[in-house]
Amino acid sequence: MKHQEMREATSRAIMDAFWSLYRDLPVEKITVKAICEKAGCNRSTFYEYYTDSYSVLEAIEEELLDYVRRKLTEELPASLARSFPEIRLDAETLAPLSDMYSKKGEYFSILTGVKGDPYFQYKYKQTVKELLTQMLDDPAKKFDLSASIVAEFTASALIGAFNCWYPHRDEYPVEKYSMLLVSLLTNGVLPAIQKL
Amino acid sequence: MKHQEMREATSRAIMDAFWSLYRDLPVEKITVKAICEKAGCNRSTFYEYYTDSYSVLEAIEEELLDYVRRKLTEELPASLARSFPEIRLDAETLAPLSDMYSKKGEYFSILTGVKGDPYFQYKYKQTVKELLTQMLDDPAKKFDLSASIVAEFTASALIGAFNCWYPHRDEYPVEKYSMLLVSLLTNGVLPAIQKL
DNA sequence: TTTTATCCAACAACGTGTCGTATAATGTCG
DNA sequence: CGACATTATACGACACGTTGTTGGATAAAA
Repeated sequence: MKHQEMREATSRAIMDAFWSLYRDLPVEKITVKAICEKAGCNRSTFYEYYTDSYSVLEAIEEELLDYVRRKLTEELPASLARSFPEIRLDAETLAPLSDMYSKKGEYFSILTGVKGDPYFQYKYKQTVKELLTQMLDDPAKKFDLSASIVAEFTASALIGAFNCWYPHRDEYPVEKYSMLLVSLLTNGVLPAIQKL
Repeated sequence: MKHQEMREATSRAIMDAFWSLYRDLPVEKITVKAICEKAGCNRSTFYEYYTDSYSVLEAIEEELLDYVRRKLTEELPASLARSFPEIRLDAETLAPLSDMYSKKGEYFSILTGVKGDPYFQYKYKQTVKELLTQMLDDPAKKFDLSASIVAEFTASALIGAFNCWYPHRDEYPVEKYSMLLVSLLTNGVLPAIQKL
């Protein structure tokens, strides 16, 4: 095996080992030793790749966020553009999102859950907010406080709703969930409550 | 000094020491040793009160949440009732909230910030959701998944928006903020974006 | 064969949590 | 009221586990 391949494989093994532990343990309980036992490498090798347990988490998060950025700032806007002239928030238009969640759902639900990482939430929200402000016609509005509040409102709401839905995704179909979200975004919360 | 007074004082000293460290350090970097040095007590004494650093954080959070619950489930509903018949979301009606944030703002901003505690966010959201579901006419809806999602959506949105607005509360009047929120809740996000 | 890079065993340092013990506060009886 | 017994609070010392590093062995690349 070539050096570069080997390095890739070891790094990946450490990431995977960390994640399998992170599923049921909070970060602070995950020791470098435990990661290495699972990854099948010496503990010293770990320090060739990462400085500590947290830097593994960060690497996982960055990888996920790259994926998210691609989905949210490339595929989704392209899909929305296809729904021109009006913005149709139907299943087809939102396909990039359902695709993202079906592939990476577990990562989101754990990272934004009760044992998750607030720093990830912050970075994730920033990404969502960037997308939202991109959709504004007037770029000057991006620095407007009202726009920031609306963006923060929306990003927080979307992330929270996902966390609530995701564990029940088998009994509550994604289409129904999407429609509920669309209704909440386009008509507001109060009408949705009355319709329940 | 009496036993009970002493116990109270030591416990408080440990909490304060922890918080002064937590201002600039993430939890995992806060050692029991450092807490005790600041609190001026022996490390063994620490374990008479708390099991580890995290349990100090939890105690601080619980104390704060007791305060939040009192504000949100007693003072705020009472204040809203006084604005009868219509719900006026003005500075006077929302006084319990601004009071809460002016007194405990630092706690919220740190606990819900990038180095904060996702578990606190969870408990805080639960409290807000309880308040929201209390306002529902039909108690049976409380156990409905759609209702849960809407509640989570709303609670997350409100907390996020508040955190975004609060640091700028001096330049952005509470009335304007309240009106924005009302618009977001009653008409949805999309109309609000177009209106910006 | 030389060079480069990955991998590993062993070491010292540190933080952790738990002992047994000393000291101070409270309760009880002469 | 004062001395002794009881309780509970604070502390020093210990054994243990984890950490991060260093120098050397092994295998791939030049």
